[in-house]
Amino acid sequence: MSEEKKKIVSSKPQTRIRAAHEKTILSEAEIIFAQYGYAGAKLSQIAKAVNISKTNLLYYFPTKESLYLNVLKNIIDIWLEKLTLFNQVGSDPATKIKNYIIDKLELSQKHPNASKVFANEIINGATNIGDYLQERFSTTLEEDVKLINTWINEGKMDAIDPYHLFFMIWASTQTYADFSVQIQLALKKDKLEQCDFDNAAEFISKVVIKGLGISQ
Amino acid sequence: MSEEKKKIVSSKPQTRIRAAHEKTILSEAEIIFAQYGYAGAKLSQIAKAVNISKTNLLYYFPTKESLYLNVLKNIIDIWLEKLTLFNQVGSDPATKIKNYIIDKLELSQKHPNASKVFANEIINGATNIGDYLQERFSTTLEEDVKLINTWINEGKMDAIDPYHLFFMIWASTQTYADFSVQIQLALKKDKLEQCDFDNAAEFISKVVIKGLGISQ
DNA sequence: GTCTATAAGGGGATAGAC
DNA sequence: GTCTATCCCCTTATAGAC
Repeated sequence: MSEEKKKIVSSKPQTRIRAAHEKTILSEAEIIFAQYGYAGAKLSQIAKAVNISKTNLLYYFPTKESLYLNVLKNIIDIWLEKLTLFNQVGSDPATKIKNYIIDKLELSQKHPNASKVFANEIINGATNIGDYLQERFSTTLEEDVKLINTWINEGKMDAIDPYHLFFMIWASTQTYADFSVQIQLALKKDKLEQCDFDNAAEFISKVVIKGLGISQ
Repeated sequence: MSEEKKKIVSSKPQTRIRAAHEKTILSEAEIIFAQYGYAGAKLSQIAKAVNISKTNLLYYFPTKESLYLNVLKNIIDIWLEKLTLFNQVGSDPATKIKNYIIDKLELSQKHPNASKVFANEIINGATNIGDYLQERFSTTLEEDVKLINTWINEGKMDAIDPYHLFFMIWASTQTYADFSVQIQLALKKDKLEQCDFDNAAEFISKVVIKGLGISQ
């Protein structure tokens, strides 16, 4: 018997029609949850976006909460693949940090709704996800903090508090997804373009690397 | 006839009991809206927090939307008082930028719920506040951008894109309010303390100022 | 296995009592 | 001026039809 990854929806047998429906439902649900948060999102909205009846939606995901948790789980999995400095390509601090920033910004650009769902969840107190977050996030963060401290001890960068460094990088990159509306207002654009993300990557990595006293 | 500031609730005459109720209602509403966003917040929750009936609440604020707009207006007024680099004390770039960052962080510390309501509003598309924001925010931002460009032309700092600088500062400071739960998880604390905000101010201003090539 | 008619409850708002 | 009994709609969820 093969050890399969536990899925929250695992109990139901997977038919072709179920697999197809679940995929589109999760995709549309992410958009709605991103815009309205958990409480504000309505199953009727999601059902309408998928073009099925509200009650039919509840056949595939028996409760609103189960749907939400599955959306959230998808997001965290995408996140954790990239959210590590330690496994970033490169050997020197400058390269690793720059690639880390570029990867995080790419997530903001390609998965803005995922970022917004996550933001909503954290703002409202991470009630649904706290434990899962603690478990999976903390370990990779601690590893990355250690790496920064190694670099500090080796004299490769200034002695700063690694935690606040990560808070700054997370915030500065996620803002291009979560607060895109404000950024669009400021830049007087209807939509953020590739060049905006390129400029952001350039700016953030320059300021962070130089600000940390890392020689390139 | 004196020119009074237009208030959204202006139409009703102010009695003592109304003034007192409105104050506590706005205060509690801010907390609830911060946690659940507009759609997610329930008038019944807010009424319960104020210890009045839901219908009585609707006497003081005739609609949910009117209540929300008043909460939001309070917040923006607090914001705009401080959110200007131009009017910051100090004459040299380093001092002005450092004080700007300290002030923004102080807002995150003292008005975390205001910050969260604002964050929710922006994430869900700024549908209620877009015009007001454009009007009041844009002017001060443009002024601040000009100031940065002056400093660049005077050779006081590296030639960077001023807009992305402000996005970074806003994000890095607001994250201590909006994402406080995530930060608490990372720091393994139940509550952020004064020293955490001091460390944040120290870190952010150091990295930004040094990263911009500003000599101190 | 897939989908829908119907239920049960809570949402914001109003008309009218004090 | 202040407060409440009542309304109507829309929410999630279930029991049962195909």
